[in-house]
Amino acid sequence: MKLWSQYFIPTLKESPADAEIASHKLLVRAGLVRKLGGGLYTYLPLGLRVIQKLTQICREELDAAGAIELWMPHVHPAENWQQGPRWAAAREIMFRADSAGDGKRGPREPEFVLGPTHEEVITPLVKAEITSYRDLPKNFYQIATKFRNEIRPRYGLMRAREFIMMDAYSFDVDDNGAIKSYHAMKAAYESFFRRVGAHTIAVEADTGVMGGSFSHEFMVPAEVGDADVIYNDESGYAANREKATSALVPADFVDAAPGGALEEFPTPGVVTIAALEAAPFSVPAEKQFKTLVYIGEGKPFLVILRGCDELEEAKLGALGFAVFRPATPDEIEPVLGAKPGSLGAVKGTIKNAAALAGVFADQAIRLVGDGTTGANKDGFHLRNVNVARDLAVTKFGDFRRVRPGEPDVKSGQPLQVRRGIEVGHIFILGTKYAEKYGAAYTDDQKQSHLMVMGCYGIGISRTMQAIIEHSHDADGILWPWNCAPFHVLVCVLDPQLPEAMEIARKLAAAAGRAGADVLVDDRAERPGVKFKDADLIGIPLRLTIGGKGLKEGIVELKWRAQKDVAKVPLADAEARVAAAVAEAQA
RNA sequence: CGGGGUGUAGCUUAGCCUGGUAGAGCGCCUGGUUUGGGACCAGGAGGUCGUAGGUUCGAAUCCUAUCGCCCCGACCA
Repeated sequence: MKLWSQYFIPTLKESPADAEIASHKLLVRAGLVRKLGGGLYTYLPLGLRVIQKLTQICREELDAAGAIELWMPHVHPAENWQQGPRWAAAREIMFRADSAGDGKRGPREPEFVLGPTHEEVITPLVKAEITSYRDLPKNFYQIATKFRNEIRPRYGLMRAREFIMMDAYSFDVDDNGAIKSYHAMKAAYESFFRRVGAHTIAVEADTGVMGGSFSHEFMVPAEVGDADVIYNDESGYAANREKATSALVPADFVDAAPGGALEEFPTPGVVTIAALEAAPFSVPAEKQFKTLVYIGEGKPFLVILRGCDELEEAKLGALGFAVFRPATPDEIEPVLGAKPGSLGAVKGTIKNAAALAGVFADQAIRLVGDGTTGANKDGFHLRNVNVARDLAVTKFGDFRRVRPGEPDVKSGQPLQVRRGIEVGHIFILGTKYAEKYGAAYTDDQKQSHLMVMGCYGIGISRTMQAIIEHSHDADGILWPWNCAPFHVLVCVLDPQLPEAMEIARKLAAAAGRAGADVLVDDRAERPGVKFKDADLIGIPLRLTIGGKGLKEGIVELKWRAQKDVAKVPLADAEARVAAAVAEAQA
């Protein structure tokens, strides 16, 4: 039991100017957090209590799933990362953790970095400590602070530079073992999110090395989410926009036969899809090819899409380049022979085809049949470009961004889109890290094999905010019972009356015995202030004890989420409170 | 990092365009009246106007630079 007057809950009437969304405003107004700097927050006592509830439930679920808790350093030798597969890609978002020095030394490679995640630490550990199949599988986790120098911290805890995350890493003898570990974690996640009252949906995400459906993100639907979920309720299909596909090209689709010979025609000044759509050319975007040039690990490659489609850049990850970026016009011209706006991938028109690392085409271009594309000659395009006959495609794939309304791959029903907050992610990593760090084991035939890894994350602090985002009203937060900072608020309107405080203590004790965490508002404030604060901080069950009620011999019992107030005779109050707590816990 | 904003008391802000004594509300302190949904009266404390240069007789206000913060884009739990 805590007395409000002796605790620390700095509530605010007004929202801070830098808070944009409801959950961010409420985090600050309800006295859960305070900002230190961009993306850096102090967890005040109330906020910390919520975090502790979440971590405890998370721990229970993971332990039940067979995962083992440990604790790793957050200052990592940069060397660990330099040995790993993603130093080049990850260093941008990593904090360096060297001596602050005197600022006089010039730039140099960092000696230490702050951990944004821990594959680079856990894998060498497991390599050193586990060498036999007898010691596998293992799944290690920690619940700890993570550091990412976010390019743009945003929305309070939603995207912070320092945040609290559960991260787990599974090690198995083979793919089947990894899949088993994966499903155990998926079940643990579902149980965790259900228990804490976060209504998540599991959506398919980028699967990386394994393919299939071995990556899921857990999303809390919310307008302010920063990820798009493409879904169809009937078929149950749900995928991150970066991953989502549609049945745009029927499985039995047969490419059209060439309709005519290639023909070059002048298009002075035409450098956009839209300009080619307009008169006098009047080529619909669906009949155009869009040719994009990227640089992957130093080498240029082409991506071809329909003129009407957008590239989903994340899908280029499937091509296997560690780092890639759009090419600049200066880089494009020497390779293709023209400036952007007149580019194409037709055989024989590419100035220096040998320089290309590949020509990757979205499968939807097959629908185009005979289309129009740049001639790799400024001011000229080609028509009657037939995919099969004229394009030198290295590999077809799925590179376009899905649009709502397209047919679902499962049911053919139209896809829909909604926004969500990503609060968890599970992923089978394969042997990518095991290979780099030499994490191998010996099987019962004395053969050595690489371990197959999985990694799993839950954004604990983000989950706290996501819960607020979908569980609040105009007056404040509505905490789900299991993650509420306190379960019961005993609101004493006349704390100067010894009788009132005595009853408050009695009821608080009764609630406590029933298993509730109790906060007693004993402040010498006016009732209005107390009620407003009570609604703001959102404790699920409120008991009100006031001079008026005491004269009638009653106390009031009110659920934060409901309007009605129950008047309970003093004699029954302890039993009623205990029953209410028991009911809420069930 | 690109684009757009913004910085005035613990919080929310007016004043800036058109240079001339820094204002309000909330919160805080004192006293009084109040007391079931953010009370009222009286008094009070609290501000290098983000920072550094510049223009000017004079700068919160105009100019330059710089830093912080917020929003839009690429990244992620």
